[in-house]
Amino acid sequence: MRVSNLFGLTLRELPADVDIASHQLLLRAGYVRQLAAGIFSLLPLAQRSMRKIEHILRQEIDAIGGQEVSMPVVHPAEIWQKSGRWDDIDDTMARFVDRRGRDMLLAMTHEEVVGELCVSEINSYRQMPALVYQLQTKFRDEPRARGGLIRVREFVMKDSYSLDTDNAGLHEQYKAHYTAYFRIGARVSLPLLAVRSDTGMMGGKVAHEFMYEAPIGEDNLAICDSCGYSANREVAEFVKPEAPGAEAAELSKVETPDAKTIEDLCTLLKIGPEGIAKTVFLAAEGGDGPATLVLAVVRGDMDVNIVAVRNHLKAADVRAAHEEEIVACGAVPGYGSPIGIDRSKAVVLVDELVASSSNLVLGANDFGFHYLNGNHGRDFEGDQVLALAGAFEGAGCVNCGNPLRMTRGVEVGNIFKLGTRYSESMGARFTDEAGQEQPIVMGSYGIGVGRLLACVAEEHHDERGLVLPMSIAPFQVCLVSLARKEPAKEVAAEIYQELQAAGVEVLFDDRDVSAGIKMTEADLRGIPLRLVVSERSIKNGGAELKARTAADGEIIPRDEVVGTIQRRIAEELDALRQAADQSPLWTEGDDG
RNA sequence: CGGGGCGUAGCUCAGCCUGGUAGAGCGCACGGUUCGGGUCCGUGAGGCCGGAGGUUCGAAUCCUCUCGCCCCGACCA
Repeated sequence: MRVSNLFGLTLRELPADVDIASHQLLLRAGYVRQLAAGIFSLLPLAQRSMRKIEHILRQEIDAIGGQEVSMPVVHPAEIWQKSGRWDDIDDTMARFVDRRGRDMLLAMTHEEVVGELCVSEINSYRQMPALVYQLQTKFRDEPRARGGLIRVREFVMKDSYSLDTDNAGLHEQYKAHYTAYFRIGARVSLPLLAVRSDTGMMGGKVAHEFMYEAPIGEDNLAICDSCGYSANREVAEFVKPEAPGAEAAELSKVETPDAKTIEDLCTLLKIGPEGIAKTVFLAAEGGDGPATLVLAVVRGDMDVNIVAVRNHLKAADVRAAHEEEIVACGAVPGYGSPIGIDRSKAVVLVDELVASSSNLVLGANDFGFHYLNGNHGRDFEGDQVLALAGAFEGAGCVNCGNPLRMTRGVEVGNIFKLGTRYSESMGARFTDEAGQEQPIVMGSYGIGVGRLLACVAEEHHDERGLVLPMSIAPFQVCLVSLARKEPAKEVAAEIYQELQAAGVEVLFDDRDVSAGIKMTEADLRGIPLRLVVSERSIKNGGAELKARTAADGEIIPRDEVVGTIQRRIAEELDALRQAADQSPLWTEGDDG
């Protein structure tokens, strides 16, 4: 490809409202353009990179037995009604009515279609294990898209679906994906971390997310650097500190004007946040009825883990309660607690540490007042005592007791053991060896292709632009001609022909613009190798080859140019493959 | 969905408070200049000031509504 023909411009200046490095660079370098919130066009550079990523994904999933299929983006509502998700999922699902009045939707994921295919294609245990996958568009109308390609509404996902006769078979495919995902990360030079995760709306029991650790990440992760325990904060376990034992003192009500926050209370009462029981008002939704008010009580120095609440209550959704909902049970916002509220109108969940602590400060449900010396079991009682608090920096690792580190990550991929969640609802059954009908045991495994590219851009860039790995760069080498006249111009054109003939993916900057522009743009685009041909380079003996990551280039003799470049490309690709071969194997318990 | 911000030329922005003939830089076209890190000079094209309504002799500017985009939070199969 000649730069003079390349569709898509580089930008000198950025749209003002872009603040993530990967997004800035992908825009500036002419990879992507935004059409609407969370909806992007891929220009040729990005499309070429995406094709390469997709190729790697195909190779790795094929290697664990995958067969590629392609399932529709538009689904009839019926199959989602069958699985139950038509009603469970909120406006994140884009729905429409076709001309015949039939309810339709845009696919968010494809478990339902796989289920339908199983009904029609799988009859016998002899047909399993099986693994199908696709690279297909998903649409999720997120309430808020952000971060450029990191969180979008329309995106291509590699999604695979394993089909097995039993849990042991599922576990084998789960393990295979676990390693394949690390291999994929290695091949695109993106460090990944597998963390235990919530199963959320996907259902099922066991799940891991593959995270790229980065400050721009939207997920909070708890990592133990000592033993390797890692989990999404939503499901992270940790060892609670011991509650200081103390004789229960008498409950007393004190005036605490303008002390609506934990911080205010600490200052006013001269205590630490660990002496306070914090009550968080939540609303659990699910089904058609009104939301259930939930009082979640944790110690003042900790946060409520919303996912723990959702999972405990089996609610479809848990959100912060509105003021009217709080007042309805007799509680006073800012001075709230379970003491004295109408218990018939609320569910009270208490963290186990609060339950074992004594003499805590709680809201008095009276404007401007708190109680001192509140004790669980005497002054208030939860409908349920459970692990409600989310992990925090320095909390004890549940495995080894060492302090956990909290960090942020971008979820690049995930793997779920679905079990029979979909096969049962969709009626996807097979006949086993004993002639009995059984539900198929499923797993589902996703990787966001565009998000992967964005993460690689985030990981690999410098002040001059992108620095893409050889495996997914849109071109392997950028041939920059700084030749002003013949014969140097002809030499550049010849080298371009030779590289192309040798199968090298080369971007030829043949434009009649200043050297500075060509160099700056070559750096910005992040192409791994740069070959400069000019009067000067020819006088010096050939062409100058420089890696994007190197400070200086070297002169390559004219007749060794193609061979040298081919060798460099092969070396870099080999290094990435070798890194992939070092990928971790599953080490956790056999049942996950 | 709650809070905040922004919509003016292809891009980045000024002008708005205090209403009176729509601006700059970059990019683009043309001419010259320069030639190994976004050269320099000149000429030119390019805008229904997001949309609708209102106030006014007169609206980019003031008011109302609306649409879009961004950020924080909530949410996220």
